[in-house]
Amino acid sequence: MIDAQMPSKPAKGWTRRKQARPGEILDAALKVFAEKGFAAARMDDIAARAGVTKGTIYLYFPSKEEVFKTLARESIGATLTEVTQRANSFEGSTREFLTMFMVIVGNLVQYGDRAVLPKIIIAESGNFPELARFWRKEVIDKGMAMMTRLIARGVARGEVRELPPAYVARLIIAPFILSIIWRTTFAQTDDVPFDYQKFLATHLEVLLNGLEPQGSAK
Amino acid sequence: MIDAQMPSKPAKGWTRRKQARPGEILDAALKVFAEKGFAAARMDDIAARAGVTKGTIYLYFPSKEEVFKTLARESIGATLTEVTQRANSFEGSTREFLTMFMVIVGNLVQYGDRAVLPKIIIAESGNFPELARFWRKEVIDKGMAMMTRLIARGVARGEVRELPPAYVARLIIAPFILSIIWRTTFAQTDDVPFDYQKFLATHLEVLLNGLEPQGSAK
Amino acid sequence: MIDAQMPSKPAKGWTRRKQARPGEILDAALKVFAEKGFAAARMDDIAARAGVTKGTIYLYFPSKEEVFKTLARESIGATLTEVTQRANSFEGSTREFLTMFMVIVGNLVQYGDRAVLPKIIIAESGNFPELARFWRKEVIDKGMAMMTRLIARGVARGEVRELPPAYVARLIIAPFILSIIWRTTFAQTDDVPFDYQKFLATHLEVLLNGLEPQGSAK
Amino acid sequence: MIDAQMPSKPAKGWTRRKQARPGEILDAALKVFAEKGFAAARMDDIAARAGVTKGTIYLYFPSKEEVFKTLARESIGATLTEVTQRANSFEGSTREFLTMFMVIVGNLVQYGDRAVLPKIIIAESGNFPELARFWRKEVIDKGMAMMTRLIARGVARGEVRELPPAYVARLIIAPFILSIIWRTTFAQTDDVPFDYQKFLATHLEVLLNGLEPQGSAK
DNA sequence: AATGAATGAGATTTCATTCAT
DNA sequence: GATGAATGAAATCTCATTCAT
Repeated sequence: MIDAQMPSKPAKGWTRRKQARPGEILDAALKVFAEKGFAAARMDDIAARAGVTKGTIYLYFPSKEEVFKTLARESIGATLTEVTQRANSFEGSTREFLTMFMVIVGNLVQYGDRAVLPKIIIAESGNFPELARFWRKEVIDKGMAMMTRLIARGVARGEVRELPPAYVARLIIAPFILSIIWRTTFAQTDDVPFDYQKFLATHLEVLLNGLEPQGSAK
Repeated sequence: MIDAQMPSKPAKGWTRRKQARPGEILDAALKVFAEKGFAAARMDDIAARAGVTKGTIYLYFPSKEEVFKTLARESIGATLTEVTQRANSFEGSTREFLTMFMVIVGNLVQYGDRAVLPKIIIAESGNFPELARFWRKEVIDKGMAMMTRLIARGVARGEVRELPPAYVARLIIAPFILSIIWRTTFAQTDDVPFDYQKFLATHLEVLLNGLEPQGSAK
Repeated sequence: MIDAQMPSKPAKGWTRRKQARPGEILDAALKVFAEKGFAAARMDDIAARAGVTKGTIYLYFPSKEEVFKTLARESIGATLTEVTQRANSFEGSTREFLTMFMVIVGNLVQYGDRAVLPKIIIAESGNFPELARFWRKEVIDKGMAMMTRLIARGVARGEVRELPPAYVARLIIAPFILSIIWRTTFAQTDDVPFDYQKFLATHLEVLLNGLEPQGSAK
Repeated sequence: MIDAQMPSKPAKGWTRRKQARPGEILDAALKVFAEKGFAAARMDDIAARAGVTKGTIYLYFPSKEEVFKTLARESIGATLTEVTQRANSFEGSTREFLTMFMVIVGNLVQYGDRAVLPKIIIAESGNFPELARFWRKEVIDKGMAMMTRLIARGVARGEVRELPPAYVARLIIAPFILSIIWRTTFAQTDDVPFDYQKFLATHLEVLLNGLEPQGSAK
């Protein structure tokens, strides 16, 4: 469910229902937009999946575009903030951090319902440049800054080989992007299911090894 | 230019034009579809960019969908085949291969006009599942098989650490995917331009180091 | 009004409207198709005549073709069935039957709104061969069978001269066809209006006389 | 072939060809219009059937509409004039005339390539009211006048029963119309082929008998 | 608050017509 | 004279949006 819409006080009966509506609609929209893209998604599709009728959506959102933008803007907030905060307050070694990161983010990538969002943003960046900018600023830049800081600290501490931290940060992220794309695009065509755990474990091993400072003992 | 459209005979006047038209249209379509996605792309947009009018497209393609499918199907052929063949006949060390691969594919990713295709496929896989299957089979599986084979050989030769080759193959590819996404989605919002060379150089260093067999001398 | 559309339950408000809509649309379509033919009829024309807009038609019919086919298939049912049943249960003399037939069918031809249907079918048989087959089977063959049976009985009873009943049946029908064509094609160019009653009275007289067995007294 | 287009002097080589072109196009158009109607007929269809390309038609006719009108106006001329003249100079009995008429017109109906014209006129009268008027005046009224005159003479001579000659004329024509409609609309769905000869023979017998003056000996 | 019938702008597609070759 | 590539007006059809119930 979409976080921003979580009613703070769990009202009951159809009042609860009423308050939950926008969230239900956004949940439905997330799936439909991920599957078809913005233009090909029909309000009827979204409505049907949310268990309401087309008209109802307009009680909560002024337009299809606004549903889309709300979705793209609001539904990563909580997760990102949480992960970033955890990372920023992390005091252990780079190795420990990366190990933890693989597990946490790996889970989000594999099971999280918001993992389809990047695909949506990628697909629609041409039609909604302001969204691309928003994501760039609010999600990517923030995430990158956090990761870059950690790598830079690792380098400073002598835990990580001398490499440009910003690009190392992207190297760390890249396999997660690939996993998301795989899950949202090709997973259904798999004969043997893709093993995200194994993939990320391999990623971790290569990474830890690869980042190890030159000349350090094995 | 689209490979399949190379006219075998020079021909003159509008005969030459006629032979070139499908290719021109596909070139235009590639850009428009990459920018807007299938549904939001208007035939008028494609026509305008190809320097013709709407009606002309229908002289060469029966429908918008067919333009799209032709594009998705035909326009990776040559490049992929070439890269794969080069790779398969490569006899040097894994390290040499990877170094070469970074340069060649890095250039395609950074400057090639067909680099937008993966984005198109990702965005439209929901609406054209048969295309997703086609790409899976013809592009991804073939590329993966080639890379997996090379890594496996590296392991056998003792050049590469014992790791599952299929997943290592994906690790090698992931930063290229990220680069393509960056180029087609966020590059225009960059203040400091993204340095693909530097990124891939970092990738290469981490990779070579990370894949080095355990216990080997540094 | 189209028979199949009679709403079984009265219902109220726009529910009543909704039930009536398909019938209203078909009524409008009948007139437009009769006037312009299938290809030249515009959905806007039909919509305007039905008092709705283009889009509304698509709430009830998936395509222009389907409007046309529904029309051609459904809107003779009731009338034909009724006439056929009356004819089949008729016990009087052939002379009495023919007299009655002239009056009843003459009225349909002259005043009925479904009289334009044959013209539509004739005009579009080339574009909708399946409709020609449908009409052949469901309307013409049934009507012919009924009439042929009656004439054959007349022959058997000695009321009708020895002639091939199937062709006599067509002779009986021919002037009705001519009347329909006249009404739908040339009537507006008449200075002196065509007198259908008089025409069919003449038909009846020639027919009764012409069918009289040879050598019977006058 | 269309009569008006017959070149008066049989030129030879491609000059002959050039002169024959309009006629060939009209012949092709006749068939296509009969099959599909005006709106659904494509210039490409007509061109293909005439063995030329679309552009060529425009060398001889300014528009599709003009092809159609030329066709509808010019291609009954000769036949009608001939039949009418023969009829007007006919001096024999009404019975003899009708017998002859059945044979001559029956042949045209059954085998003539211009028999499809009435169907075309019927189908397009709504879209080309001026054509309906033209046909009404030039074809129907002339034919009717001729026939009516003959019947009136028959009545005056005591060969025909006292009946309104104009309506008797139509009774005579009606089965021919039905035959034409059958041939152009339903003939291809026939299991047992329709026997036009037998039908018209039956028509003749009923007619001759039915028109016989009351009280005349059998 | 919710519905769903109705609207109409906007897209794809067709094809008569033009015109350079 | 003939061609056929190109055009663009006009039609069908879709679907976001409105609004009476």
